[in-house]
Amino acid sequence: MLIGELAERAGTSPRTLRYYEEHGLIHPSRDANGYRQYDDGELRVVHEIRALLADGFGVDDIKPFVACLRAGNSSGHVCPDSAAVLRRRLAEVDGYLDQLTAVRRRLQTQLEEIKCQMTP
Amino acid sequence: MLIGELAERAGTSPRTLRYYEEHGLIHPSRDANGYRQYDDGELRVVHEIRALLADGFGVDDIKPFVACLRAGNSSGHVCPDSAAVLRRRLAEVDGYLDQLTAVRRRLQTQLEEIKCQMTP
DNA sequence: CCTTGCCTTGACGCCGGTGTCAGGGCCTAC
DNA sequence: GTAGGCCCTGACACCGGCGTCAAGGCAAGG
Repeated sequence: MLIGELAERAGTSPRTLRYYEEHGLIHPSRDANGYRQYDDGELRVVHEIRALLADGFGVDDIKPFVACLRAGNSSGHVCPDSAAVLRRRLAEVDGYLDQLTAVRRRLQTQLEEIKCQMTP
Repeated sequence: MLIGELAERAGTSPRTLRYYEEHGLIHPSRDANGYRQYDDGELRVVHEIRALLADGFGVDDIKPFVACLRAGNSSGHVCPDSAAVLRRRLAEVDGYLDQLTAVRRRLQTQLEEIKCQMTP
């Protein structure tokens, strides 16, 4: 499978797949003419990558998940390294949630102050 | 008051104050030698700007708040334009909260799957 | 042969608030 | 006169995932 086909099947672009490769997430072989050649299993990997990116992981965080998948596991997050990244990201998300919640509270307070001033 | 003094009093840097000016948030006068001259009221304005930035507003969003303050209001968010921006930002924050909450749920689910596999 | 359509590498752009460096002017104190 | 500390403008760097353009190779069909 060439890069264009994999990109289309994964719902993304060739540029994006080359970017993943550049960052060590996928390692396609090459045809005699230099074209990247992907086997069907890579589709699964790319889907995993994109799911993790959508959950806010960075490309470097994703490496252990891909390695875990390639090691034959049914999902990429059952390995110790992946689990560590998962826990780190969970803590990070919790931090963001706290910050956003605080912001939300301030915004709401300010909006209520306005309403009070409208009927003094 | 020169830019360095205002920066220090506001807990920021001259570079940052010039950036705010470049984006229309503050309009200092100039000394004969070209130095920016700030009066004491600007300290309040800069504090307002920084509080709004910390709550995730962009510099363009902040303009109505500054205008509101300059119009003599006790706080920058009591004017209709500011209130509109506040509501927009609140909706945005709610959106982010929803997304982050969904991500958090997925992360937790995956971590629990791991625990289950550890004691099969 | 020529077009078309895929592929290749390389490189810049984006976004946004700020740090930081370059190159130069003003002012005060010694 | 000169050293030091403030000020000025202008411009590049950052971060990260990807769009997009450039310039060119390869394959197949007319």
